[in-house]
Amino acid sequence: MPSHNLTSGLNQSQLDAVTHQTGPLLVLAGAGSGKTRVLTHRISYLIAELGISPYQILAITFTKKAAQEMKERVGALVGPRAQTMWVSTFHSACARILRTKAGLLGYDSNYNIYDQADSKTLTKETLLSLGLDGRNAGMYQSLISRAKNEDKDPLVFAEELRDSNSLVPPQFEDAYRRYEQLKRSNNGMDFDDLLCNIVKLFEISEETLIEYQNKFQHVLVDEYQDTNPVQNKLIIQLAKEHRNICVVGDPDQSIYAFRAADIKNILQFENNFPDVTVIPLEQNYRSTQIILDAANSVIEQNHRPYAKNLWTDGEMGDQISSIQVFDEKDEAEEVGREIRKIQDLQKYALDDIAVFYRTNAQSRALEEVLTRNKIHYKVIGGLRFYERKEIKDALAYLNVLNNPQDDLSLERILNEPTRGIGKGAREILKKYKEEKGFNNLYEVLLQSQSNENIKVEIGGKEKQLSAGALKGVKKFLKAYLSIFEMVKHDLSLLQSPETTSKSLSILNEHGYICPQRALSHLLIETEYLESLEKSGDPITNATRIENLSELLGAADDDQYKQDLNVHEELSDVEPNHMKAVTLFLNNSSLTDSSEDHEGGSVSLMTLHSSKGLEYPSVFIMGMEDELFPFPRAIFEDGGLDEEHRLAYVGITRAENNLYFTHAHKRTLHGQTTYNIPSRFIGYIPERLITHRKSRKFESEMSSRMNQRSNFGSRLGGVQAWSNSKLGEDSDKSNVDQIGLKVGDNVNHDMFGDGVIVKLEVNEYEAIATINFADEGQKTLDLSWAPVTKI
DNA sequence: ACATCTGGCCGCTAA
DNA sequence: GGCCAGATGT
Ligand SMILES: Nc1ncnc2c1ncn2[C@@H]1O[C@H](COP(=O)(O)OP(=O)(O)OP(=O)(O)O)[C@@H](O)[C@H]1O
Repeated sequence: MPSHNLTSGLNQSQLDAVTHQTGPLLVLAGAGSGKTRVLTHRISYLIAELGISPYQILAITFTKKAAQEMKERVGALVGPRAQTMWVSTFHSACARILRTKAGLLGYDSNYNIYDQADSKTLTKETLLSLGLDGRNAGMYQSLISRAKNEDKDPLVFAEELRDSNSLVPPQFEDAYRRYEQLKRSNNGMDFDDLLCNIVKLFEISEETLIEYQNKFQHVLVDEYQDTNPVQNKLIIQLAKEHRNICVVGDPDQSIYAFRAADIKNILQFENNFPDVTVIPLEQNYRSTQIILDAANSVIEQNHRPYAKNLWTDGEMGDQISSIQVFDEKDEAEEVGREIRKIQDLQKYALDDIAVFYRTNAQSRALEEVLTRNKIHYKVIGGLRFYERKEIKDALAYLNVLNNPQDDLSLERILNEPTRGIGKGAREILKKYKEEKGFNNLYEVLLQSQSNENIKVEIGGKEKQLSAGALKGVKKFLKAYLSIFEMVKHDLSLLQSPETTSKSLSILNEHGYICPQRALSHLLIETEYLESLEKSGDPITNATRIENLSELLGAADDDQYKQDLNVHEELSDVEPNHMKAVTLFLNNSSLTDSSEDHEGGSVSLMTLHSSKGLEYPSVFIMGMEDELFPFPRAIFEDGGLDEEHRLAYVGITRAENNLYFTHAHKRTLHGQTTYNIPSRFIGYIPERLITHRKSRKFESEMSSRMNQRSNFGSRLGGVQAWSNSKLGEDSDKSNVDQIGLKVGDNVNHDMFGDGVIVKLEVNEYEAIATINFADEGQKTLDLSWAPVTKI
């Protein structure tokens, strides 16, 4: 491999980082400075120039998609051998190691992975079994998760919280223990366990630790600013001997504190690796000067002793366009119109355009408009494919096949579709399990089909499964038992050498159960598909069935053959027909899939999901002070700083054009608020922005002003205000001119008496936050709202 | 004993 | 808009 490929297109600092030989390396650099490019080239350099085997490299990215891309890019530089590299997220890498080593921790290697929703369900079950209110499951679950990600024992964590006067329910300890116990007996691991269990494994088994330290001669991590303590510990474990650790990141882009990410991991990297070489990158290759200046003016709000000056030799570029719109519908329309304009001018392809927002709920309005206008789009993140109900149901069916100990998955689908196994029946089955010492519900189901009656005493009464429930169980089990019949049958066929995979009913030629065949068998035999078609709204059903066929497509084991070979370390001693199924499930639970539209599409995503990406044209919606910064963040410790970083991330995704939209009025969570533009817009120097208002906003406002001259006279001075488009011709403060100020007591026709706590006036509006005695805090437009001074 | 429907409650960001 | 508990219907 000629080396100029590896080192061309790099500046001197980048080159230094790429060709750094051994020992710890930290690339600490701002947005768009080529950190990811350095990582990709460095990996290629290690392989092509230093003769490191791809198999000895572990590269960690933030998302699966980023991993995919990195693999492709390295593949383009060094050829197909890149395929054997481990490039994945922390979670995927841990899951992969645990597939072979779970036994050392007392798990089966075909353990199932629980996502957050599963964990919450299990937590809820835990709480109910302890006689507690199941509605608090979310809070318990997030405490447990938080502790694990902070690399703390949840029991210790709870004590610490109580010591610092935080409220932790007294039953937390019991609930946590029981949760762990249930999880263990299901042979399941939650997302956080994937990380913790690896750290634990490396602690209890020096042999395993050494094995992986030796295997991964080079460890590289992207987006290090968003690692949490347990991930940091894992990196230290792996790299502390050979110290070939390269991490890259930008402290100003740390936006996952809610997931326990800790900026200290990157800022204090030196503490763990004292001989680290630190290479800063200061040239930005992505954005125009204007965009870069805007980003800097936002991030400068933070205290950043580590700050470096990021520069570009690119052009000034276009000004940022800030559009004031009337409400969220108007906002969507306006963004749609601008996208149309870009298309009409053939300025960019749809693929070059992205729209970001603070919360997932904001995408809906835009999706409707884009669909109506036939502008293709894809939502990145959001309700993920693998989080949809029908997909989770289908995977639960496979989970039970893969690991029948998994009561959580079993319970999910035992009565889905309904087959007469209701709450009462489930209670009987569970009680029976406990009393007779069965390991899992699946065994109880099997037992129920023998002659023995399933009888238990509940509340002093003898109860047994109803005939209907029994029949339902039978049908349910038949779907599974018939799979084992088919396996037996196929195995006998496999004895004969002329058997082809075509004549097999469920196995593939390697003797693995084909996930696709198994899944479609289960969905048909259990009448899941049939009942889905019949139930509810036909449009939803059609998409659900479409989703399921997509899942089935992904479960085609052709796609897994390659993986089955790559994962040679998965090869167990005993024959395991489930290998392909296990692998499929493993991939599914950790995947962030999203389909592509040919002909291009606009990308819609949260600001969080935008990290690491870049687009020539970027829209940021909802630039309002009631939304971004997110109000709750303002009260959290360091919350506002993190919002600044989030804005910084969003702005720096843009290459050439950046648009902000902010709505005067927004209905979110069924509550209507009146908003002022985000303070973030205010941080950006005026010379970088052009402001305009949507037509809808203009027309709504002028019709209100007309009405106001009739009805609005209750407010002192409002008459003068409406007659003279205030703010343009006056040096008198607007606040004076409506005759109200912060601290004034007012009365509202509906909300009663209150006091103004915040007031912002411009030429069109007077947005006030009023603390009402009875109704709490509300934000209103005083130029419109029925408010009088008292 | 189950299934289905309705109204109240709650809502950020995510592997 | 989605989830859940409780009421109502079979
Ligand atoms: N030396 C270079 N010459 C030209 N273009 C470069 C150079 N280095 C990087 N780039 C380009 O700059 C852009 C940003 O690079 P990259 O995504 O690697 O930056 P980053 O530091 O990871 O950004 P961020 O942290 O904002 O995600 C990419 O389009 C990349 O191709």
